[in-house]
Amino acid sequence: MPRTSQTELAILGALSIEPMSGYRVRAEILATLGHFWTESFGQIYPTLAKLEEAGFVEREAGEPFSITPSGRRRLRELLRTPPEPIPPRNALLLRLFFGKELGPAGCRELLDRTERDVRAQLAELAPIRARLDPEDPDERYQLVTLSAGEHHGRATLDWIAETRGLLGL
Amino acid sequence: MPRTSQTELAILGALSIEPMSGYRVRAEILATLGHFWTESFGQIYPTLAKLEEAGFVEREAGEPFSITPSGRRRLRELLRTPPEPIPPRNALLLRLFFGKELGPAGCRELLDRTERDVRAQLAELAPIRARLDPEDPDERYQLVTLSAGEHHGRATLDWIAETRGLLGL
DNA sequence: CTCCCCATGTAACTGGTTACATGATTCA
DNA sequence: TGAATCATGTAACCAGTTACATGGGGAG
Repeated sequence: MPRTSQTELAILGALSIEPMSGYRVRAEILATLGHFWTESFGQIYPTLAKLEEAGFVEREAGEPFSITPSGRRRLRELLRTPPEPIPPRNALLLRLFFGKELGPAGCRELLDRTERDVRAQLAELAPIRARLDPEDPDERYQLVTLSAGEHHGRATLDWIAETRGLLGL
Repeated sequence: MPRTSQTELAILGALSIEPMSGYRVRAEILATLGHFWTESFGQIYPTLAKLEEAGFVEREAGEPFSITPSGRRRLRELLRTPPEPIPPRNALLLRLFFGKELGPAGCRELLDRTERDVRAQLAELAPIRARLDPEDPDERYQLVTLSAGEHHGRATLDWIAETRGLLGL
């Protein structure tokens, strides 16, 4: 079962909101989906060309890319494909698992660093949440993805505290 | 900054516990690190050959691979390299973010499926936890990685409940 | 005039997976 | 004898990143 690219989905999704250039697609993804998704130019432009050839997006000369009706159908189709779970690869846990070799100081540094990173990420999320209106139906979807980040961040902090206790750090 | 392979680290880590064949390295990783790490044969054998050439592992004819002193030094060195954060790619959130296009039924199914998956994963973790002895210093590291999985699983369940409420599903 | 941002793209590389081929050993 | 498991490996493929090249347009 070959792993299928999700870039198509991300790009069509972005264009479903409004027409934009490839450059802006990337900027929007970075700004809006940044805490759970990334795309690089090396992926975006070839995919955009593929989508154009397939008739899912189009571009009038000098205009930004826009999604076509068939592109919107394609988007809905992709949205309904079940998210294939990516084989997990957690570099932090891989190191901590070999904590005996790493030593207490290394473990402690690993936890400290992670805590810093998570707190920084939560700090980035807070102002975004503050700007979102929970009553606006259009913004609710962004709110729930944001909330997922917060839940996982807090879970990581809980786990770090617990782990420090367990390892006596 | 080229993304560096962590396969070396995983393999040296496995061999730091006891000598074993490439086949068993894979089996052990699957059984023990399975909930946060994966390795495929297509990665393991070439990496093992590379490690052998570099003198980090060795193999007497007919014997399993074993880690050398310089391999153990290498392992500690790799353990101390800070875990480079993988660009996040959460296929579930990507779909949910475009929930307006996906529709309520699609969102609901997405959440249901995720809940099922997470519960299944937690159910796999429970018996492992039951077998671990929190007093054994050697098993504490496994315990904390296991606990990380539990924390994140529970966080996901919390988030799902919250999200159902928010989206009225 | 220069710097920065917008914009489009490509080439080289790499980490990783899947599928296939092959054979030894064990066990019912 | 035949199936399952242990074992080693390779070839094809793929998604994705990084780095580079190129140029227009606006701001200072």
